[in-house]
Formats: sequence, C-alpha cells, structure tokens
Amino acid sequence: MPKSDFLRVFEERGFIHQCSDLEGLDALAASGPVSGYIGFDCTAPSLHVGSLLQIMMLRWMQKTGHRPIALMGSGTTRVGDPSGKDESRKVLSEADIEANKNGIRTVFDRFLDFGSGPTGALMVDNADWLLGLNYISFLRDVGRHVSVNQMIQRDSVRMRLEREQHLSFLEFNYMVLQGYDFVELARRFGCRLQLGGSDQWGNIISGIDLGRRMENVELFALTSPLITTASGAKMGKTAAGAVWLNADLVSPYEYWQFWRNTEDADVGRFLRLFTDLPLDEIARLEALGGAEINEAKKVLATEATALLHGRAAAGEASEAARRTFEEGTRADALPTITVAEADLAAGIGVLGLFVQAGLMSSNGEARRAIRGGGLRINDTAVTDEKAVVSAVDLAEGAIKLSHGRKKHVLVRAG
RNA sequence: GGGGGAGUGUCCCGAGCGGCAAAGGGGGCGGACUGUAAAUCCGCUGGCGUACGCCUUCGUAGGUUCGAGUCCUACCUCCCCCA
Repeated sequence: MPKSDFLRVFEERGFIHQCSDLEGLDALAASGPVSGYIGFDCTAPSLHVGSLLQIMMLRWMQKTGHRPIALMGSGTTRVGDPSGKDESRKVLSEADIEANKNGIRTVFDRFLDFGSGPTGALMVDNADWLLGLNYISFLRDVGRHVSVNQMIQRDSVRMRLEREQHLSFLEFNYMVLQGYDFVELARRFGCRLQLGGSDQWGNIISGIDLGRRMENVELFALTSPLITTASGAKMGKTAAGAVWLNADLVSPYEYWQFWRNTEDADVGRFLRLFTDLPLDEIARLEALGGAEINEAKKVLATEATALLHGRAAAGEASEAARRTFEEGTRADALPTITVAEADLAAGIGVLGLFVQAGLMSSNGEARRAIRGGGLRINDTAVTDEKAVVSAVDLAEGAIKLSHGRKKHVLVRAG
C-alpha cells in the first residue's frame, strides 16, 4: 500500500498501468511536492475525451499536493508521434498548430489551478526549446547520451524490427525529442515525473535514461491503462466524430449525453476515472442493479460535465435530459438552430432542414433516414421526403427535430 | 541503382474474367426489443434530383477501347530482396 496520498489515490482509482519505480516514486511523493507533466499533441483544435484521463491525472496530482505541468507539444507536433501508427499522417502547417494549441489550452483552466504556490499548475510549450535547436549541437550535447542499443530494445522499435517493418529515422527521433522534453522540464522546473497513456511508455522511458545520463537525476514514469469501453470500442468516438472537450464543438448537453449513454459495465470504472466523487459513494452507485444503474449514469454524466463545463451547465444539461427523456416534454436547453422567419414562413423542405440542423449530413442521408423511420418532427415520424416544414409547425415558438430516440434539435425563427 | 510486390467506395479491412456505384466484413447510424445499457434480429451506410435519371469515385497524369478499378505508358508513395 503506497504511503503517499498521490499514489494511493492513483491506485485506488485505477490510473496506474505501469510505473518505472513505484516505491521510489512513492517515497518521493511522500516527502514533498513533486512536479509531473504530461505532453499534449497539437494535432486538433481541441482535445477530446481520449485525453481526459490524462487531464484527470494532472488534476489528482494537484489535489494530492503536487505540481502538474501541462506541456503543449507544438514543437513535437511538427514531427508527429509515430507511436501506434502504421504510417505518418499529413504534416500540419505551423499556423494550424498554433491555432490548435490555443484551442487546447483553454480546457486546462477547468481542471487545474494555475496559482503561484508550490502546487500551482504550469503550462509550457516545447516549441520554446525545440525550435531553436541546432542539429550538430543537439547531437553533441544530447545525442551522445542517447543509447541506440537501448532504444532498439523498446517494444515499439523491436516489434517493427522483428516484423521487418519500416522504421524511419524521423520516427526514431520523435522518441529522442520527447525524451529531451523531459530533461528540459527537469532542468527548468525540477520536474521528476512524466505521466501518459500506456502507449507512451517507450517515449517516457527514453526520457528517464536521458535524464540519468545528462543530469544525473532520477526521473519517473507512470502510465495509465488504455481505456476502452466494456465492448472493446475505443473511447470517445461516435459517428459524428470525436467527443471534443471544447464547448463550441460539443455542447454541454451533448457531453452530458455522451456520459449518460455509458455501458452498464463501465459505470464504476468511469466514475473512478472521470469524476472526483469519493470511492465509497462510487461503490454504492456501482452496486445498483438492473435499471437502477441508470441513476449512477446520471450522476456520472452530471459530475463529468460539471468538471468540464461547470456545475450550472451540468445542471441544465441534466434537466434538459430529464424533460426530454423522462417527461417526454420539450426542453428549451436542447441544441438549437435559427432559421430566417421569412424562410420558415415560405416553408422549408424536411431534407434540407435536417441538414441545416446538423442532424443529417446530406439530403441523401436524410432521405434514407426517413425511409428507415429514423426522423421525427415534433415527435411525429416523418414519412414524406417531400414534406415542407413551415411556421404552422411551430409549437411554443420552436420545432423539434429528432434523429432516433436520442438526438434532438430545436428550430426557432429569427 | 537493380529485382519483386502493393496502393479500391476520404472510418478501417478487403474481393474485384473490360460493362461497376463496385462482393464481403468490421465500425457507425436507424428500427424492433429494453432501462437513453449490453446482447440479439432487421434496415441503411457516394452527391444532386419528385422521378425514367444525372454527376463524382478505385495513388496521379496520359493512352488503347463503344466502354477501364480491371489493359498499356510515365510518374508518385509504401513494403520486401539484392547492390
């Protein structure tokens, strides 16, 4: 049983997959505040649920008396992490990377306290030290300490070699750069720990080696398990795309719905990982059987949404869901679009309207959905593709469009 | 540099004698059943159009053909072997 609050909480909640030196880290954490970091790629304008686990780890670090560092990887994103990928993807422009970084960073304010004390969170960008590197100097200062012998022992590399698959020098170097990040953070902020997903193990370990050789400092690695749903699906992907964390991409209501639709078998695990609720409360919720487990799912949804979007928004989402699904009445907090009053007066074709509402991506899809009985207007199934929606359909100022049982959008004139 | 193999429906994998909007999976969405769950069964899974229909898709660009994913040429990318 770990002595430090930090590792005890991590263990109890299921954040630990692998650690380079559990006892050593435990002793370090028990002796005082530790700085630990996680790197985030800038490949998209927002993080998605897949990164939430990492963010929660930073959060718990802080809550247990340590200093979390969020590293924006705008430098390494210029190279691209090959881990777990068959081939490299398209290269992002520097402007895109910069824009992505700005989109991503806003989320952290919700989860971390960037105060100035010893446990105040930090946000840094590895572009600050990577972009200015000189190739020859880097080789002399850093490259001399990097052991290729050890690097080729790493799982990711060894597997490629054994299977005689191509491994480019570029891919090989990503590991070195990430390792160098760790050393740089150790130098600048006394950072001793790097956290990450289990796929990052090799990259993190190379940083530990580098730290020992260059700075003679002992660094630590702690990875989290890969989170899949009980049915084996990767987390956070839906047909509409990833479940983004930024509110302009996925509204609090939609975010709440995402969690509400958790599989039974995942509820307990997700409560531990993605909420702050105390463990005894989670144990109680998890024990609920049959349809009662739905209560636990609502708690999960509200707590997770509150963390990201605030308690008020979570409450609204919850209330909107209650009205929509339990009372069968309309909730004004549902996602809403506005159409010009004149257009509505003139009448709008159903197909186009569903596309405008974002529920359908093309007229053809809408047509097919209607044939399959999947679309409803004001809770009445649409049977005619040629139907026209107009102001007559307004009920209490809005028209409710539905795709399936779960997705609803309100249309208002304006 | 030489030799061999491969790139298919913009989610993935993957069939494809010259007539193909292109088999089959997986995934996803919808319907039924449920508890906004899972499992199961059924349907859908290029764009436009009310419609006979039109348009765009098989790495890229040309060519041969009434007609090309399918044949030819060049190029690009990837993989393997040899140098």
